[in-house]
Amino acid sequence: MTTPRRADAARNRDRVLTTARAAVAGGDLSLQHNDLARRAGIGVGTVYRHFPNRRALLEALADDGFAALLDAARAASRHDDPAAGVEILLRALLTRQLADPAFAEVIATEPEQDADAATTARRAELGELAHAVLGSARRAGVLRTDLTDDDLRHLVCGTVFALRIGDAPDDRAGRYLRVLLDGLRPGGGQSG
Amino acid sequence: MTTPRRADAARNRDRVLTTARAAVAGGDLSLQHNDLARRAGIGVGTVYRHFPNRRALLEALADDGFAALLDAARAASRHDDPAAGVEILLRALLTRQLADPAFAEVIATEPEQDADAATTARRAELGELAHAVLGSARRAGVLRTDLTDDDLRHLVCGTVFALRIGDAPDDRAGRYLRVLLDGLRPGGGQSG
Amino acid sequence: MTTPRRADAARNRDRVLTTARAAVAGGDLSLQHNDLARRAGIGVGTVYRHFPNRRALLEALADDGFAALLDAARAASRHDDPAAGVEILLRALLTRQLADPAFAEVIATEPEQDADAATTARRAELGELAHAVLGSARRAGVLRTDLTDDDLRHLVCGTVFALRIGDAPDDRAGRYLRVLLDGLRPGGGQSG
Amino acid sequence: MTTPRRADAARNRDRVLTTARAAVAGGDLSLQHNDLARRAGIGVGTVYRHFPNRRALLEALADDGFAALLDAARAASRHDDPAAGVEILLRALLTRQLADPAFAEVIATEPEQDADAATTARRAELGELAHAVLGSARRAGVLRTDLTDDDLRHLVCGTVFALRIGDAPDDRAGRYLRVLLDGLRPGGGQSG
DNA sequence: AATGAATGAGGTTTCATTCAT
DNA sequence: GATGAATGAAACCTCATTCAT
Repeated sequence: MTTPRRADAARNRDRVLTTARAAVAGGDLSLQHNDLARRAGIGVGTVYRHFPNRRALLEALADDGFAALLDAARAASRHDDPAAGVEILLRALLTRQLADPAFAEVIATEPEQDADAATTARRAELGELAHAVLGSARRAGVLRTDLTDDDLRHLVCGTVFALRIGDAPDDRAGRYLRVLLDGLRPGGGQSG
Repeated sequence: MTTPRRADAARNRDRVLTTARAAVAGGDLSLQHNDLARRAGIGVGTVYRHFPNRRALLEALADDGFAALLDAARAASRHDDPAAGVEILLRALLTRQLADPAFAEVIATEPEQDADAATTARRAELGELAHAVLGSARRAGVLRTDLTDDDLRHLVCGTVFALRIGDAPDDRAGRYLRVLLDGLRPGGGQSG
Repeated sequence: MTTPRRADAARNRDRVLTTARAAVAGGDLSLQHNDLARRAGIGVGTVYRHFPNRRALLEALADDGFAALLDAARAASRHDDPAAGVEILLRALLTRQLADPAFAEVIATEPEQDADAATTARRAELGELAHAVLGSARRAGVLRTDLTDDDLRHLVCGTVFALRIGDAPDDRAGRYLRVLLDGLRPGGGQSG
Repeated sequence: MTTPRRADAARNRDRVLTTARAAVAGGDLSLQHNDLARRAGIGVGTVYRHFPNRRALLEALADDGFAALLDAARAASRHDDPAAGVEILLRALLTRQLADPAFAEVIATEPEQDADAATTARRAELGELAHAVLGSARRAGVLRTDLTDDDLRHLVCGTVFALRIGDAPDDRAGRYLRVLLDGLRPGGGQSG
C-alpha cells in the first residue's frame, strides 16, 4: 500500500506483483516468497520486505478487484431500479472473484484477518456503497430482509466456490447467479 | 473400506479414524500422518499402511456421511411430495457437510479424485437415488430444469462454503438453505 | 541349507528362492524380504524364517554357482595341460559370476562374512580343487608365482566388475579374460 | 563446482566436503545428508542446497582426483617411451582410486550418470589426454589394439575392485597392476 | 510353521523465515 | 535497501525387523 520512496524499490515491488499475478493466473495461489523471488529475478529478502507474509501480498493483488468493485457499486447505486442495482452489484462481485482468485480469497474473509489497514478501509468503503444499494432494494421490497449485507457477500462467495468445483465454468456462472438472485427475492418460503 | 483381518489391525485403524475425527472436530483438517500417529499412540508406518495418503483417510472419514446421506436420499425418494423430497435431500446434504468437514471436502470434489473405488461407488449410489428425487421434482415442475444433478451438488457445497465464512453458524444455515431452495424453483428469471 | 521337515516349509523356501532368482535376473539385487514375500505370495515372517538376512538368501542363491564351479574345477584338474586347467577354471569363475550376480557377490567376499557354514564349506572344497589346479600350473611354470590363490580369485572378481561397468557386455568378457590370462603368465615385468 | 559468493556459503560448502571426506576416509561411502549436516554442525537444508543429491557430492569430492589424474596424464604424454606413458597413466588411475573411493566411484561410471556438467567436462579432458597416450602406445606396438580407451579404464577399475576385496592392501596393488600391464601388451593369446 | 500388521528409527525433502553480506 | 545463503523444524515416506495372531 505505502509507496516505496526509492525508484528501484518501487520497481521491485511491481515485479513481485506482476510475477504473483502471473502465478495466480496460472492457477497457483500458493504465493511462496522464495518462488516469486526466483521468478521475479530478485532476492527473497526483498519480497519479504515488501510483503511480510502471504496475506499482505494477497491483499495487494486484491486491490484492483476492490477498485473495480467500487466502480460497480457506484454504478449500482446510481441506478433507478433497486433490483437492477442489486443484480449489478452481485454480478460484479461474482465476476471479479472469478477473474481474480486473489481477490476472491480476500473478500471471502472477515476484516479481522486483514494484514493491511488499507484493505480494511477499502472493505469499509465498499461496504457503505453496498449498504446503500441493498438498503434501497430492501425498502423497495425486492430483496429479502432476513439477510444482512454480509450474508449476501457470503452467499456470493459460496456461489464462486460452487463454480470452482468441477470442470471449467461454461455458462454455469450465469445460471448459478440466477439461482441466487431468484432466491434473494422476498416471497419465498420461511427460513428455518 | 476393507476391514483388516487381524484384531489389532482393526483396532489401530479405528484409533487412527477416531483420532482423525477428533482432529477434524477440533478444526484441523490437515490430517498429517505423523501427527495422527503420535496422538493415536501408534507408529507412523501403521497409519501409512491403513491410509496411504490424506485423501484415503479423508474418504474413510467421509464414509459415515455417505451412509447418512444415502438414508436421507432414500427417505426423500419415498416422499409423495417431490418438492419435499428435494428439500429433504438438499437439507441433508447441507447438514451432513456442516457436521463433518471431511465429508464436505470429499463431496465437493469430483469422482476422478477418489483414492478409493469404494468412495466412487458410494458416490454413484447416492447419485442414482438423488437423480430419482430430482428427476421427479423436475417432472413435477417444482425444480428448475436448467440445472444438472451436479449443479445442485455444487450449489449446496457453495452454500456450505458461504456458511463457513465469518462467525460460527447460528441460524444462518436455515436462511441460506431457504435462499437456495427458493432460487431452485422454476419461474424465476432467465439464466445468463 | 538345512532342508525343512514339513513339505509346505520346503515349498515356501523354494518359492522365495525362485522369486529371488527372478528378481536378480531382472537386475534387482536388493533382495528385500518384504518385497520377495509379496511377490512370492507368502508372509514376510516366512521369508525371515528361512533366510534371517539378505546374506543368507544370497548364499542360498549362490549354491548353484558353487556346484557349477566345483564341476569346472574338477574338469580342470583332470586336464593334462596345466595352462588349460587354469584357463578352464578362471573362465568358469568369470562366466558363473556374469550369469549369476548373487554368486558373484558371495564369491567376492571372504569366508568370514559367510552367514551359513555350508557356504564356507563349499568355499573350502572349491579352494582345495583350485589349489591343485593352480599349484600344478605354478610348478609347470605357466602361472606367475607371486600371486596366491586368493589373488587370482580377486583378479577374476575384478574382471567381472570391469565387465559390469558400461554397456551390456558384447565380446568384452572374452577380451578381458584374455588380458587377465596373458597377465598371469610368468615372464612379465617385476611387480612393484 | 561453482564457488559460492558469500563467505559463509563457501565455508559451509567446505565444511560439508571436509566432513564427507572424513567419512569416506573412515570407510563410509553412504554420504547421507542428515548425517553430514549433523557432523558438520550445519543445517540439513544447507547440505542439500550445496549438493542436491549424493552423486553431486560425490563428484565434488572426486574433483581432486580428476585434477591429479590430469597431471599424471600430462606427464605421461610428455614421456618419450610410450610404454612408460601407459604405465604412468594407469598407475595413477589405480593409485588415485585407492586413495579416494569417491573418485573411484565416479570414474567407474559412465558420463551419462554425471550430475554436474563440470564432471563430464573433466572426464572429456582426461579422455583426450589419455587417448593421446594410449594411441601412441598402440602405434608403437606396446599396447594391445583390441581394447578401447574405455576398456582400459574399466580394467583398471576392475583392478581397484580386486584390491578392495579381502584384507587391507599390502603390496597387492603393485602386483595386480603388474598383471594388468603384462596382460595389456600385444603378443598374448587371441581374445575370445 | 506361517502370516502380515505393526513398529519407529531414520532417510529425504520442503518451506517459511532469518540474517550475513 | 537488496541479496540469497543458511537455518532447522517438520512433513513425508521407506524399510528392516519384530511380534501378535
